[in-house]
Amino acid sequence: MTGMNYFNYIRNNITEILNNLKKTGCLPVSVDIANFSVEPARDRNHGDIATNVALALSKSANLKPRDLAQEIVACLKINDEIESVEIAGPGFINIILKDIFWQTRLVEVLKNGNEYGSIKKDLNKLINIEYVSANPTGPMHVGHGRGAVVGDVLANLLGKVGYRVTKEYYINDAGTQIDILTKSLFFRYQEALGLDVGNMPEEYYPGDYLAELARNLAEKDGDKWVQIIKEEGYASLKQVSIEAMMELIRSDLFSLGIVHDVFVSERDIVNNNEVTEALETLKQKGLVYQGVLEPPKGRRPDDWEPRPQTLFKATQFGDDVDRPVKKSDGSWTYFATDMAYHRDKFKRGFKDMINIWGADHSGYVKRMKSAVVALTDGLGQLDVKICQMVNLMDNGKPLKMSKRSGTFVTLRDVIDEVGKDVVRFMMLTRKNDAQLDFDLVKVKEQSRDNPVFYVQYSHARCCSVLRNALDIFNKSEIDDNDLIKADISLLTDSSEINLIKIIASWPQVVLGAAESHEPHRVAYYLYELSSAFHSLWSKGSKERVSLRFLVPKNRTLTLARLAMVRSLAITIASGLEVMGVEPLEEME
RNA sequence: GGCCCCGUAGCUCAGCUGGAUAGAGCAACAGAUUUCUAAUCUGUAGGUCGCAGGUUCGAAUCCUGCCGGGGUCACCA
Repeated sequence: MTGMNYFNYIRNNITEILNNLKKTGCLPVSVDIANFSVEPARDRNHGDIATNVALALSKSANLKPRDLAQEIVACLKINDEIESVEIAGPGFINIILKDIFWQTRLVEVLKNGNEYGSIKKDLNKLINIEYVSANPTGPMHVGHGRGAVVGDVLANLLGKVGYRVTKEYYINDAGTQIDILTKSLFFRYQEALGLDVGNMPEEYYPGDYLAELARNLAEKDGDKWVQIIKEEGYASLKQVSIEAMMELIRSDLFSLGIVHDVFVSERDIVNNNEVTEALETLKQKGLVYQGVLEPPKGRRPDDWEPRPQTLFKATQFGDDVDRPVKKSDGSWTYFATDMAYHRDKFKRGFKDMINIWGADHSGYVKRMKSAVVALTDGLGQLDVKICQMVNLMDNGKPLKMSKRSGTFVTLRDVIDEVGKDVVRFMMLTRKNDAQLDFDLVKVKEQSRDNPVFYVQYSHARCCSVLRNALDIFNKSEIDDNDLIKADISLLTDSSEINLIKIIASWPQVVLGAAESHEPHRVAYYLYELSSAFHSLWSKGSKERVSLRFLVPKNRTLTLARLAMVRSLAITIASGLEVMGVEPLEEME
């Protein structure tokens, strides 16, 4: 890893001590020493690091927690990077590291630049992340945008911690919605040709984007599609409309800075017989049968009737009911093709899969997970992240949206209004499973309660200091290689050490966010980091002028502080890079 | 009615997979501006972590049951 994960460092230290204690007989050999935590102390006053190792192991070691802690503490004191160790409460061990330990972290940052916090690629760690997968029936809306950002940033995070990531988009191009899309397009096309087709049927897609596409088609091809459809049906026009819609979506995604590696078509899955194969696999396992489902309890749909169906035994894997795989007209259900699709992912070598879905799909999670377990004999691992709704607001008031009334705000509208970076950052200011308010006015405010601005501003301030440093130094005296050699032991003020500690925790934040699949943690981390910096800045600007970064009379001290400021800028930029947000060097 | 998510300060939300006295921002109140960009900072006040049980050395966190809000519910995708 580029940059030390200091919790792991201490953990390894303790593990070593425990093994030694086993050798000397202080600790029974049978004790499992894997399960204990090494974490930041909740209260800073308790120290930099706290571990519950003595509490966690006392029972199986048959020792009192504080006695065991005593033994461990005695050994920890030998580590000369540790300032002090003490036992607290029922048996916690609190560790304070020496300033020089923290100061040295800056060297790591400067050495690694934007790679700070990254872990070397492990070619065997494959992971597939499927996100967006919006139906190709129109432009993306803001809800899609959230899933897009969450997925994309999670992909970046996983890449940063060493995974070989494949970013994937599943094109739902096989269902009835596409038929409606095609008919809607044909309707508009006939209109564009000046033919009298009456009013548009209720179920058709009314959007302007289709009318526009139809006009282009009429201009380019004349009336040739009327003939084609009469003779051959909708197949080739369907192809045209899917391609056009995907182009629209790709361009929406591109304006958010998102480019998928792989697009998989549902029709290809069906045409390649993969659904049949997947179902055959399940049949052989005895997981498919003909049966009649109970009606949904409580609220029975009007048109419900008992009907024999081909069912997958999802209940055997924790789902609530068994799930149909065939429609009454004999074609596959969406679930059936989706099963085949996930089997396809697994066959391509992905044991680890992540799907990012919208809130409206939450009822679908259990069956999909069941299917993955069934199809891969439990070897495949699927995690589904559900993104809750985005409530668009206009200065505190909810924005009423309706496709029909034309007040519908697309993702593209929002990006045009506030910019890609703001959209990306804001989408991560809540955890994915909580609803998110997106206020078009507030995100443009330049104040502390706008996190995008607040973080950008701290980066700009760093850059400002480095620019002003050119009054004291030549450019060639303060590049990163020079700053590495600065006497960082001069950074001793508690505000400085505090800032450095937060900088030093970036590698853990990256790893934690990646492993728990929680990209929002990056946004919160950057906010905290920025706050520590603004605080130090203000201290220097008035209370104690001695804390200013630039001290013209003391070049050595200034260099040390520049090393810190530069490290901070690198860390913020590195975090923003993960989020896909451009760091600003100057703000007006 | 079943399932999924949410419920933490007046408001908007964090809480690092079970740790110690539960944290930020906004709003309120009191301060700091001849600046390395005050677009910022410092302080005060504010809580029965929805309710009730359970698990254990220890629960906002895990389990069960309620209450409230949102989403979803065979042959749509």
